[in-house]
Amino acid sequence: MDATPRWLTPEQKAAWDSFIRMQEKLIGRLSRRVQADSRMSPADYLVLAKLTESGDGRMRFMDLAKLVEWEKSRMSHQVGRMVKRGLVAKEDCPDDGRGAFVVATPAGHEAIAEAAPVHVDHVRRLFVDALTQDELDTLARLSDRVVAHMEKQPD
Amino acid sequence: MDATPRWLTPEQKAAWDSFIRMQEKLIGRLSRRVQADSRMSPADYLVLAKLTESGDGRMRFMDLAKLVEWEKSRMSHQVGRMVKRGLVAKEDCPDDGRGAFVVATPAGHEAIAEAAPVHVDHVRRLFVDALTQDELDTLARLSDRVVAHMEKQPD
DNA sequence: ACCTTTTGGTTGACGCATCAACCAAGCTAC
DNA sequence: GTAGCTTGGTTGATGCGTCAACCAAAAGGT
Repeated sequence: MDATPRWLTPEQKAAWDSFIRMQEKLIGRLSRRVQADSRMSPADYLVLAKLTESGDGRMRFMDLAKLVEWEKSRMSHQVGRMVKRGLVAKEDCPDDGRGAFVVATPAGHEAIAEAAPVHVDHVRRLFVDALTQDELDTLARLSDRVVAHMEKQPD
Repeated sequence: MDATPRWLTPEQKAAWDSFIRMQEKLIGRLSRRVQADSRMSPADYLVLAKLTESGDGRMRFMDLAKLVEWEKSRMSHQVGRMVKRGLVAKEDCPDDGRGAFVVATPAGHEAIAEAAPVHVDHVRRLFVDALTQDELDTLARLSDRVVAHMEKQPD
């Protein structure tokens, strides 16, 4: 016989389906909102947020990639597009010949400053307000557990 | 003064960050796995699953779109790609001149039959096994609440 | 009958994510 | 010093999701 059953139990499947549905609806709606309100993609938002949070709005390419847990290719494409839109600039790194810094431009700072409160409002409206603080804590705990569990798993 | 505070409380932000992180890691990993194991995208998987679950592997285009909560454009592109890969076919509908059916081809049936158990294993391994059934139930309840709350919200 | 709206579906352009291949600079060890 | 690995980063192809515009058939109203 199989080491693991072939299918999920009905209760397990119900939980999975509920979670997936919520997640898709929430993320979808949120990213359409951020796009509509600010002409930025969620990726733009994330990158600018991390960049400006961290002191002087200037970070090593790979540090940034690790911070948001992206692979370098994704970051490279993303930064490329953002450069084209004037949100960030690249500077090369004096101590490492191959390295690069990513720097938020004034336009980038402006964009994130304008977008952040609106984004937070949507997060609150769609997600935070749906649950009590206790429930939010519970959800955070469960999320952390899932992440910890995944990190132990191969791939 | 503002009706709503400009930022989230630290506890709210912590919950949001945990959830987002988990969600991204989980969905990302899962969709890379399904792609690697079965040469299908998660979208392919979903469409074929719904199509073959529902009786004879044949469904009206819009019914299918509503079932998975996609807009028609997305479904149209998706079905187009799947036709090209031989997973489904389109047939026109006799009673409605503009309508179309989407039908799973034999190759489509085969593909989903092969992919489903592997997919379920990954869901179990990465998600279900991380939590107890009680916790899964809790998560499902909270997810449903968030969805219900979103459905009351504009946009 | 005619006109309008709704429904069913396609299309094209664009931005984003992934994969694989690649290149150059630095590091290690011999 | 030089061979080989690792790290930092780019590039191009391909598939996916969104938006907006569009078309045709079907309903509904008068």
